[in-house]
Amino acid sequence: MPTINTDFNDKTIEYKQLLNDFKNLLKDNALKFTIQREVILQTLYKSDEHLTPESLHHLLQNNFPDLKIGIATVYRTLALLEDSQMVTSLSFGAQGKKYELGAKEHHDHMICTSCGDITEFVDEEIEKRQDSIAAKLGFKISDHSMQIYGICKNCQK
Amino acid sequence: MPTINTDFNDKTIEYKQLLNDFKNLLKDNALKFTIQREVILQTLYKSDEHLTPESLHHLLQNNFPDLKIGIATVYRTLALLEDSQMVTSLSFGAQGKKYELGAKEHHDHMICTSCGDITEFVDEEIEKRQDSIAAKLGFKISDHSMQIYGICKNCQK
DNA sequence: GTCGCTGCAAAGTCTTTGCAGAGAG
DNA sequence: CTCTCTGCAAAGACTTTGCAGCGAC
Repeated sequence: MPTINTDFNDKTIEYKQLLNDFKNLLKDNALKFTIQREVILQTLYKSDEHLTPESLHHLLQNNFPDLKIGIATVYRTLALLEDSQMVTSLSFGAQGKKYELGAKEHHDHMICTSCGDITEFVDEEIEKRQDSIAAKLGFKISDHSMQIYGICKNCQK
Repeated sequence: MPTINTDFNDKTIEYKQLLNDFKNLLKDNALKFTIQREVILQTLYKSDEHLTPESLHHLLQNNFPDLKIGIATVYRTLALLEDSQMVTSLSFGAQGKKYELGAKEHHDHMICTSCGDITEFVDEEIEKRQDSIAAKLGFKISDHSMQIYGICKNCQK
């Protein structure tokens, strides 16, 4: 039985729910709940960023040095989580994918090409339009990403 | 001096303009106009699809078997064209990038994470909203990109 | 002629797979 | 106990790089 210290603050309940979903997913597919899978889920949960398999692996090595989790396990677990729609992967310009928990709140980015500052935003109207365009084409959205590039207020001075 | 048969139909003028831009780009950077670079540009121009380096290479081998263009040249030329903003690359779910000529009319992409198929679309409403969000934040837009990821109609079956 | 370009093959990256031992159920 | 998981290392897939000869300018 895998056991790790899960000393979260106020978010503990949310995480427990997530963990429970994961356990059910595993049970339903006759898969095993291992400590490696648990810490990977937990690390994804704790991270505010989109993680590459490599950066996730580094986090795991730093935070759980005793487990000696292999990169292959990271890839295998991410593939499992993605298949089960628990995480979403995004490909940005560079090579490789980035992963994030599917449960997180969505937002888009406005990026200043002068100072590099990034502003997050959400626009309900755009979200609605996206859904309706997708629906029209019979497309089932799993995620989207939008970046607006330009010069921010400060840099225009 | 590179020379290939450019027997287009009504689009010849548009292509000549593009080719001219390319030649100027090369000249400005003291780079050379080679037949390999010309046929790569032409093949991208003729193609209606988003091409991977590999699929582009196949097209080149079929259409210009005498040139024996190497895959390395394809990669190098695509990198050159992308740096110069003449082509745009997209990363989708699977591994690898797909390229398209940047000169084409602006559009966004809807990408199937199952089969990799890409549908282009433009929505005036979204474009307007982007402008208005940016204006509200005092942000001066230079460019934007938007990708919607999901499962296409076919792959849902 | 000069110096960048090309094809080839070798070297890098990133990701997946085979396998024998470890461990969850 | 059984059968999946894991870490390791080897194998794959995709991309980049080094080099000697070729070719645009």
